[in-house]
Formats: sequence, C-alpha cells, structure tokens
Amino acid sequence: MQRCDHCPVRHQAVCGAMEESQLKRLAQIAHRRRIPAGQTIISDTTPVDFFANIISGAVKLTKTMPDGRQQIVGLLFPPDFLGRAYSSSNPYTAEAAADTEICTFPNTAFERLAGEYPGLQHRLFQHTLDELDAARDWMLLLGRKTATEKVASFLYMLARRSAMVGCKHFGASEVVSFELPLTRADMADYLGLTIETVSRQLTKLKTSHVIRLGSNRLVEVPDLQRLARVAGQGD
Amino acid sequence: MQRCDHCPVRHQAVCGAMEESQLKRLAQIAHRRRIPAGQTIISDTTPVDFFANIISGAVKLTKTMPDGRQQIVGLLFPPDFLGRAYSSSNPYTAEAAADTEICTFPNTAFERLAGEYPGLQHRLFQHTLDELDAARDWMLLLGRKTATEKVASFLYMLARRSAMVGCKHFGASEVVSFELPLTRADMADYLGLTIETVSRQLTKLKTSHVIRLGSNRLVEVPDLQRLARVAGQGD
DNA sequence: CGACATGTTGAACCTCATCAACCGACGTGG
DNA sequence: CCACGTCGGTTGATGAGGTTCAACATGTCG
Repeated sequence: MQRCDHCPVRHQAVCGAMEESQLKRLAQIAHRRRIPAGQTIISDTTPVDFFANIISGAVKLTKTMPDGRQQIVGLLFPPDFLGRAYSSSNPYTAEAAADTEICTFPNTAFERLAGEYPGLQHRLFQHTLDELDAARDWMLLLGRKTATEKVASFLYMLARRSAMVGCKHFGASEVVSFELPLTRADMADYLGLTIETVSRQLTKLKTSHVIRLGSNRLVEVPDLQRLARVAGQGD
Repeated sequence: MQRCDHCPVRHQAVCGAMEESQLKRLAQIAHRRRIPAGQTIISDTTPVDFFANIISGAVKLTKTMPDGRQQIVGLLFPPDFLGRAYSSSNPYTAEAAADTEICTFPNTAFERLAGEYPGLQHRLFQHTLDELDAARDWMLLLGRKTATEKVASFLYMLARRSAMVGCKHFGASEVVSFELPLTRADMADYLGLTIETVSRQLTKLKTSHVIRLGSNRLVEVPDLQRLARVAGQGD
C-alpha cells in the first residue's frame, strides 16, 4: 500500500485525474517496484497483467527482428504510463534503460477503476494520443532525416524536456544542460543508426560548437534555436 | 442525412459499436463527401472541425519538413477513422491518395455522442491503440529494414489485407493479387525511400519471382510465406 | 591487475540517393 | 491529326552518407 501524497508524479501521471477518495482505492491496489538498468519489465512473448506509472528513471520499448536488428519504438520517462489497455498481449518489449522505479497496478483492478471513473479512462486515451503523435514524429525522423539531424533531434527533444521541468521561459537563450538517459547503443537503436555513427555525429556537433560534452553523458546546449535548426526543425 | 443501413462499412467502422437508436442520432449529423485523388482533406495549418469514416478509397497522413522532405505517417483504408479526438489542431496533413468517399461528423456533436455512449469512446480508443501499434511496426521498418525488405513489407501488408477481405484461410498457398493503392512517389514517402529505389526493388522482386507485375499497379503474390521472409517477417 | 563494458576513431566497402535520360499514356491546343 | 507538354514509371551512371570491421581508449569492478 502506497502513500500517493508523497508521490513525485502524483499530479502529472494518469492518477492526476483522480480525487482524494478515488486515489485511496487506487493506492490500495498499487505496488512499487525498483527495476535495475537493463532488466526486462515486459516481454513480447509473455502476457502482461499490470499497468504502471514511471516514477523515476527511463523505460525503452523495443521491437526486435528475428536476426537481432532492434528498434526502440518508444521511450518513457516520469510521469509516463506503461502498459497497453484492454489487451493482455504486448507487441513489444519494455526494458529499463536506467535504474527505474515504477508504480504498478493489477490489470483487472485498474480497468475496473477506469470503468467507474471516466476521467481516468479519458486521461489514458489522451496519453495514447500523445504517444501516437510522438511515434509519428519519430517516423519522420527515421524515414527522412540525416544522421546529424537524427542525433540533433534527439538532443533537442531532451533539451526541451529539461528546459520544461526547469520551468524556464522557452526560447530564452540560456545554456540548457542535461544528462543523456541512454547509452550510445540505445541511442543508435532509437535513431535507426549504428553506435559508431552516433558517436561520430556527437563529436561533429561538439566540434561545430552546437553542443558541449562534459563527461560522456553530460550535454550542454548553448543555443537551443541553433540546435533546432541543425535538427531540421528550425522555422 | 444518411441511411446507415446501406453503408458498406456499417459494422466494421466505429459506428459498429452503436445500436439502432443511437445510430439514428449519428446519421442525423453525418454527411458524406467525395474527395478526388490528390485533394487535401485536413491541413496541419488549419483547425479541424470534423471526424470522418473512410467509406472507400485511401487516405494518407503526411508530415513535411521545411525543405520539402515528406514522410507518410499513416495510411487509412475503409473502415478506418480519420481525425484526432479532443484536439482541434492536427499535427499532420490528410490527403486523398485515391478517389475517396468519407462520412463526416461535426466535431462537437460527435464528442457529445461519445460522452453519452461509452461504447463509442471505447471503440475510438481501441482504434487509436491499433494505430499506435501500426506506427510502431512502421518505425521498425523505417529504422532497421533494407530497401528490399521495406518494399516487400509493404506488399506483404497489402497482400494480407486483400487476403483478409477475401476471407480465405490465411497461409494457404494460393495466389494473392491486389492493386497498389499508391503511386511510386507515395510508396517512397511511406517507406522512407526514393521513387527510383522503390521502382528498382519492385523489378528486383519481379525478376526473382517473389511477385508478378501485371500492369504498373497490379501485383500477384504466388507465395505469401516467401514474401514474408523477404520482408524480414518470416519465422 | 586483468576482464569487461562503454565509447571513440580510422579505413574500406556498400547501399541507396542523386542526376539524367528515356518510355508510354494521356490530354490539349494549334 | 499531330506536335507538345505533362505525368507516372523505368533504367543507368555516379557518388555521398552510413555501415562494417577493426583497433584503441577509458572507466569500472571483481
């Protein structure tokens, strides 16, 4: 049994749609889990019996071809929602991309709640629509962008994320900095590239001063607009 | 005002969720439209005030970059549903890929109906989930498949479609034949390739006897399993 | 310390994009 | 009626962008 009032994603996650009394019922069926980086949460071969909110960390949804080629088809951060409603089978694998904490709900109980509280179902629907939009944006990236644009687009997405949570005025030309939540290998699988190409594009962006690289993981963006332009998303 | 009982997609479309009495109300707000091939139905720049069922034809959803590069991010056939619920802005353009007939509903009236009949909303949700699955399948294709596999995958998808409507036993090694619903240019935009590459891959598939080409548009598949293998989807 | 994972860099190769020519079908206007 | 342009499609030659293979660097953990 969890205490939702201490939950860091209490208001942004799907549970944000619920009132105090409803939340109590939700808390009764909730169960927190810690997932170490690299561990599989949901496999495309086994049925799923739970949903989950991401509390911290990052989760990647991957598809794999028989010969091993892999593509990340979705990336979930807090306060995203994991799990496909109204279906026990999942067409992809969910794996922790970093050490991750999730708040799980049994399938059936959650769907019953969703039936009683239209607001919850509506929120789920909204979230699915957002995921669909993101997937389609990514289709444009995968199908039509160059390697440089792909990497820049990924960094731009992360930079906006981190600028958002900082509640800064978007577009202000301050330095944005953030940690890469993925390894090079995962970035490659997300962008439809190879590890080597990702690495090369990063150093290329560094030498052209679009970004600065602290450690391997720390990225600084001096000029968001410039990054957006390199990403092929400039106005 | 339309007569739903004569509608060819009456039972498969979202309206399939509704009973006779509800259907009458829906019919009162419905309005059929014919769209010639090539005409834009929804632009990403102008707000949308309607939803629609595809009655016949084909609709492509496209995203375009500032420099003109284009990617088809969704393809709709009867009895698919067009339009994004609960949002007046659309992040992409919808265009008739062939001569098309649609059945439109005003935004607001339809959402009111969806509020009253949970079955309708549920069906919409299901449809969105299906679209999400399709988008993610396509991400794997765009990011990781070779040109040959891309074209073969597209043909395989169409072949299964046409085998479905024929209600044949799937997997039976009969010849499946169908018409390509897209021009080479559209296929290229769907697969993240160029026109020339699509053309070359098609002749390559023809000379290796994976497919036969009647006219430019007519395709025959003698062995579905073989096509699936070439598409990188063989077991 | 060695073993292993993660990341960078270099060289060679190959797939696919690009540019260009060409073909047949179609429509239009002189 | 034929010349002409246009559109959709095919085919060829060339080259660039990314992959592949390989070596090396760095960091971490037992």
